[in-house]
Amino acid sequence: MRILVADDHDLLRDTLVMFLNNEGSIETDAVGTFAQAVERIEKDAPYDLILLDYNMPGMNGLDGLKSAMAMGGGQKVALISGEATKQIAETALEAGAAGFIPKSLPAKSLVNAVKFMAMGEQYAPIDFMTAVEEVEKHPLAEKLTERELQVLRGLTEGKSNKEIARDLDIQEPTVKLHMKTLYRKLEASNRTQAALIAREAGLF
Amino acid sequence: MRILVADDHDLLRDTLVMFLNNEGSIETDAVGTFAQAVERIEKDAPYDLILLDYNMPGMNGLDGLKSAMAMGGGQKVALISGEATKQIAETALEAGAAGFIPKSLPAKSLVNAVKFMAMGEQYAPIDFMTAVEEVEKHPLAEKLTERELQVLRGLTEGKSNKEIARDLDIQEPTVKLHMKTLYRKLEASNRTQAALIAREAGLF
DNA sequence: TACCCACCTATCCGATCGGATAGGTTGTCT
DNA sequence: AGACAACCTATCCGATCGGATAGGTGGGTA
Repeated sequence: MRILVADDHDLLRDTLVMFLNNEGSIETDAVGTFAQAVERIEKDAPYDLILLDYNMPGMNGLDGLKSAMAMGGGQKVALISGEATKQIAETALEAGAAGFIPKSLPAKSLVNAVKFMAMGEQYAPIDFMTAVEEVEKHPLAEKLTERELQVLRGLTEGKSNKEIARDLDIQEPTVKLHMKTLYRKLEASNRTQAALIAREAGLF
Repeated sequence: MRILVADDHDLLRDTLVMFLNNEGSIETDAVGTFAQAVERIEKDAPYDLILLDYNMPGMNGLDGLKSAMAMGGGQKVALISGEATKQIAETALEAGAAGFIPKSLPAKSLVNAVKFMAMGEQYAPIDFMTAVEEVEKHPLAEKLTERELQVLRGLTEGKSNKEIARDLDIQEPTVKLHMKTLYRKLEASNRTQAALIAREAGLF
C-alpha cells in the first residue's frame, strides 16, 4: 500500500511517516509543499492514498484538494489539518475527499483511518463531525442586562408581557420598560421583530 | 476475528454472515432476537464486534445497545438499522456504540466498516451523518392557502397588520382575518408565536 | 457626599391586536 | 342550480402593546 504525505510541518510529517512505515504493509512518501506533492503524483502515481495538509504552501484552501483529486485519473485524497473547522471538513468530504483527519487524532487511529481510506471508504472522526458548531457568543448578549435577557427569553417563547411579569415575579409595567429598552438595543420596532432577531442571533 | 450478528430479518442476516465469512479472517455467529444475542454473549464472549439490529424483538430502542455494551466487561457493539434516523445514530454513538450501519450501506463497505470497528475505531457513514435532517416538508405549508402564506411571510418580517395590508393591497380587517386563521392552523396564540413557529418550521 | 447605573413601580394615552359576528364575490365541482 | 372553498370587507369591543413621563431603591464609584 503506497501513501503520499504532504505536510509542511516537518516534525509531524516525519512522525506520520514513521508510524505508517512501522505498519509493515504501508510504504510512505513524504513532501513538504503542494507543488512537491503534484510533482510526486505526476511521477509516481497512482498512490493508494494521498494526505494533504490543509494549511500548506500552495494548497489555496480546497483548490489543492480538488486538483490533486483530479490528477492521474482520480486519486483518493484526504485532508489533514490542525486548524480546519468542521465546516471545511464537511465541504471537503462533499467535494469527494477520501477523508478528513484532525491532527488531534491518536496515532493508532490514524493508521486505522489511513488503511480504511485506502480501501476506498470515506473517513472522518465521528466526534469531530458531530461537534456542535459553537455559536460564538453573539455580541448582542453583551449589550443586554441580566433582566433584559430574562425578558427576551420570555419573548422568544411567545409570551405576553403579563405572562413574563408573572414568571419573573415583577410587575407588568416593568416588563414593558425592559421591552422598550430591548427594542432600542436590538433595533426592533415591535415584539415580533425583537423575537425574530433574538432567534436569528442564536440566543436561546 | 469473531463477530456476532443479531437481526430478526433472516434474509439480511444470512447475506451479512455470508459476506463476512467470505472474508476469510472473520468468523461470524448469528441470532435473530436480542434475548438470543444476550445468551450468546454470555456463553461465547468476548466477541471482537457485535452488530445489533435497532428494530429487533427485545431491543427496546437503545436500552438493548447499552446493556449489550455493559456485558462481559465492555463489548464493542454497533447498531445496524434500516429505519433509524440520524438522531438515533448520534445518540447511540454518544452512548459509546462502536458504530452505526444503515442497511443501505454497500456490502463491501460493510466488511470494511466491520473490520474498522473491530480494531476499536468508531464508524458511521459520513454521508448519513452529515445529511441535513430533511425538514420533512412541513405539513404546515400544505394547510395554508396562498393568501395566508403571503400574510405569514409579512408576519415573519416583523410587519404590522397595516403594513401587510398595504403590501398585499388589501384592507387591514382582511389581514386580521387571515391572522386569526393562521393562529388556529399554527396553534399559536399571538403573532409572535406564529412568527416563531413559521421560522422554526423553516418556512421563509 | 454626590453621582451614575441597573433595576423596579406607576399612570396616562393612542395605536394595535385578537376575537366575534355578519356579510359579499369569485370560481369550481356536482 | 346548489354547495363549497377561498378570498375579501366591515364593525364592534375588550385586551394588549408601545411610548412618554415621573418617580423610587440599592450598589458602586468619584
